[in-house]
Parts: sequence; C-alpha cells; structure tokens
Amino acid sequence: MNMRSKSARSGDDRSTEIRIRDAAITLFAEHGVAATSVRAIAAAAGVAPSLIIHRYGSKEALRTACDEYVAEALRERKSEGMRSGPLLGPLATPHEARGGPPVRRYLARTLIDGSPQVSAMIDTLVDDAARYMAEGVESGLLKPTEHPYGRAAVLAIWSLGALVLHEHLERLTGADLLADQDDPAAIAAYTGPATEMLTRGITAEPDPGTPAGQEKE
Amino acid sequence: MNMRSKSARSGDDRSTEIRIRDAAITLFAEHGVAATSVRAIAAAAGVAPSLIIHRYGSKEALRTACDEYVAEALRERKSEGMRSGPLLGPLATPHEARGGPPVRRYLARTLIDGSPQVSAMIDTLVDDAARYMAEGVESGLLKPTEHPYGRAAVLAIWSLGALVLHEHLERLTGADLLADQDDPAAIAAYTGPATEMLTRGITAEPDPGTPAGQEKE
DNA sequence: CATATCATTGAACGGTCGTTCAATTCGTGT
DNA sequence: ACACGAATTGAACGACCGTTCAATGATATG
Repeated sequence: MNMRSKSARSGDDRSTEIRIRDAAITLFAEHGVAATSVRAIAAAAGVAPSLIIHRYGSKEALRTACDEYVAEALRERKSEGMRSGPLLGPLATPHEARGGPPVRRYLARTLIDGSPQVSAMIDTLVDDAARYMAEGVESGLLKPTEHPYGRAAVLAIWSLGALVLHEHLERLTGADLLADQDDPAAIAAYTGPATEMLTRGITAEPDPGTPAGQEKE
Repeated sequence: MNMRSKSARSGDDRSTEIRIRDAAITLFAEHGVAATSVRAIAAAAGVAPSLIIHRYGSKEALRTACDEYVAEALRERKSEGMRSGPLLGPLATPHEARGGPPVRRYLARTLIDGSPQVSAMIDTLVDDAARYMAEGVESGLLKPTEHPYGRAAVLAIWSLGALVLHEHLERLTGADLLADQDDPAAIAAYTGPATEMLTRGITAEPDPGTPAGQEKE
C-alpha cells in the first residue's frame, strides 16, 4: 500500500527520518516530551517504534534532534522577526514555516524543560535584540536606557513568557499567539495593550527613587 | 470529654496528610508533576506509597489538592502583593510562606500544565489587578488606557511568564525571581529594566513602522 | 539467479509506573 | 484485658515505558 516510498538506498530514505522528526515535534509540542511515548511517535509517523531507536539512538537523542531543528528553523526566520519592529521584540521571531511542524508551539512547550539548544537560542536571540535595540537608540527610535542588555533580556522574557502562557493569554484576552502571523487581528488583543504600555508607559508620573516598590511609604 | 482523645490519631493525623502534601508540592515544583512518582513522594514524606493512594485516592487527586492548597496560600498573600505597587503587578503576589512548601516554584512549574484551580486563580488575579489599576487611574497614579482589562491581563501574563521562565531570566540577567522577596537586590536586575520600561516606555516617539499588530490608532 | 546490504519489523525484556489488597500495627473505648 | 476500627504497611498486579534483537522484506549489484 505504500507506493509512495522510494527508490531509497541511503540517499532518499531521509524522508523517513524527517517524517519521524516532524511527528515527534508535533506530539512534543502538543503533549510535552515526557507525556509523549516513542510508540505514539511511531504510530504518527507510520513506522515501528524500534525504527525510531534504530535511527536516532534513543528518545533523548530524538528530542535533541528536534531541538536542533527547531532552533535552526527559528534562526532562519530571525530576520523576519527583527523586521517586525522593536516593540514586539523577539516575540515575532518564531514565525511558523508553512506546512512544517508546529515550531512555535514546540518552542512554547519546551522553553521550560530547558534544553541546551533552546537556552543557547535564547541567548543569541537576546544578544541580537540588544544589538538591534542599541541601533534603535542611536537612530533615535528608542529611548536610551540605564540597562541596555537588561532591557532587551526582560523584553525577550516577557515575549517568550507570553508565548509559553499562550493558553492563559487566549482565555483572558482572546489573543492567540499561536495563530498565523499573517492575521494581525488574532493577536491584536495582545499587541494593543502591549504596545500601549511600552510606548506610553503605565505610570502617570515618573516613579521617583525606589524601584521594586517595597516600601510604599 | 475530650475532642482530643480520639483525635490523637484521627484528628491530628492531618499532620500525615500535610506532610504528604508538602512533600508532593516540593517534588512537583522541582521536577514537575509527570516526572514525580508516587513512590518518590512517599519516600520524601516518610510513608508507604500505598498510604498516599489510601489518603488521597489517586495521584491526580493529590495534585488537585496541591493546586488547591497553593491557590489558597497565594490568595491569602494576595493583599501583600497588591500593596507592592502596580508596577510589578501580580508578580509580587506569590509571596513565599516562611517554612512552608515552595509555593512560587510550584506555581512556576504548573502554570503550563494548566489545572482548573490555577486557571481560576489567574482569572481572579487579573480581575483584582484590573480593579486595582482602575483605582490607580482614578487616583491619578496610572495613566488611563484604551484597554483597561487587556492591560492588566498582559501585565499579569508578563509577570507570570517571567516567573515561569525564571531559569532563563536568571541566566540572562542574574535576577532570581524565586529568591526571598525580602531581598530586593536579588531581583533588581529584573525590576530595574521592567520599571524603566513601564514608566518611561521604550519608544522615543509613537512607532511609525508597520509591525504585525499595527492598524488605525 | 544469487547474494550482500540495509531499512524495517514484531516480539520480547527489564524496569517503573499508579494502584490494589490482605495483613499488621496502634490507639482507644468498653 | 479484650475487641474494634483506623492508620499504615509490604507485596503484588497489570499497564506502559524505552530499548534490544533476531528475523523479514526489498533492492541493487555480481
């Protein structure tokens, strides 16, 4: 029944590995890594569970391969995200590839599991954002800051945190951060208040002195 | 003649259930719910695994009990968080109870697993924040907004997202959101850029560019 | 056609999981 | 002292896990 497969020796059989990897990314993104069994991935990819181990060595190695693929996929789209303007910061970065595995959703799920690949990706993402924002300051688009790197880092954390908590954000505001980025209306309920806060600020007068607001008086 | 007589075992045995619940919260917060076995909880609490099931019915029921306890513990401390000022928003809310189980860390872990208790807690938290910020607008402390509820929601999402991603935030900036709240220096690297952005804003002028969410003003 | 090669499979193994259950301890009322 | 019920235990069960391994199927080459 599988007429689609291949004249495949060692050249084209990569489609099998890709199919496995994409199925893994999809399931990892949906239910998390721990809750996804190798058998479930095998069923989704249409192969035997043992083949996954034979190809990738172990479930953990497969997960690493998924991390690397997602990190690479997002790195390719990075410039697009950067061009979205400094307001949204790195949130716009995870642009979904058409027809590909759910990269953004995977990122949202595995940001908390903490893999080396994702951590490294965040680091370079913040570095790029800091550099980009520094250019914005020089060109007069952004206000200068006491904490150039800290500002970029916190902004990135906020954006990524909103992505991680997309489920709660959608329940609260209706904004779906996982929707197609082509649809601005889907995330308007998020970008509206966000841009407003980041442009005007929220305090009517500059808060003098004490940060952190420990002692109000 | 004594309510204590029989309760030496049936009234005071709550200490056993409390010990189990606290151990569960600690381990759930550390390694996540899925990665924590009933046997590990039992070992940490100094009881047999079967006792946990006998007391709570199932692991899932124990998790629900943990959710309820954490939600209640944070609700009690809510006023403290509110008094921390509107800048940090609901981040200050999860004030750790001294000597108790790691409530904040538990919240950071289970925010993404999505339990009904935690979701309901977030909803009321945002409601309170919106109400509190509305008062701030009336009293002149905060700027008015086009999206009163959305602003509170996004601010809450940012704060909770930063809590969820505390590991990355600490690696990036050194700020430890899980440290004792008595130590402002531990989170200064976060509160500094955060308050700066939320008071002054980051754009020198209203954004002329065309990001994803831009439409009519 | 024969054969070596390699992707692929199905069955099985050891381990851990949540949970069940009979048995045992222990505090207490009579 | 005795019995009873609650608290607690240890052993076991079935299910599922990731992984191993010998066997199978297909294919290109001699």
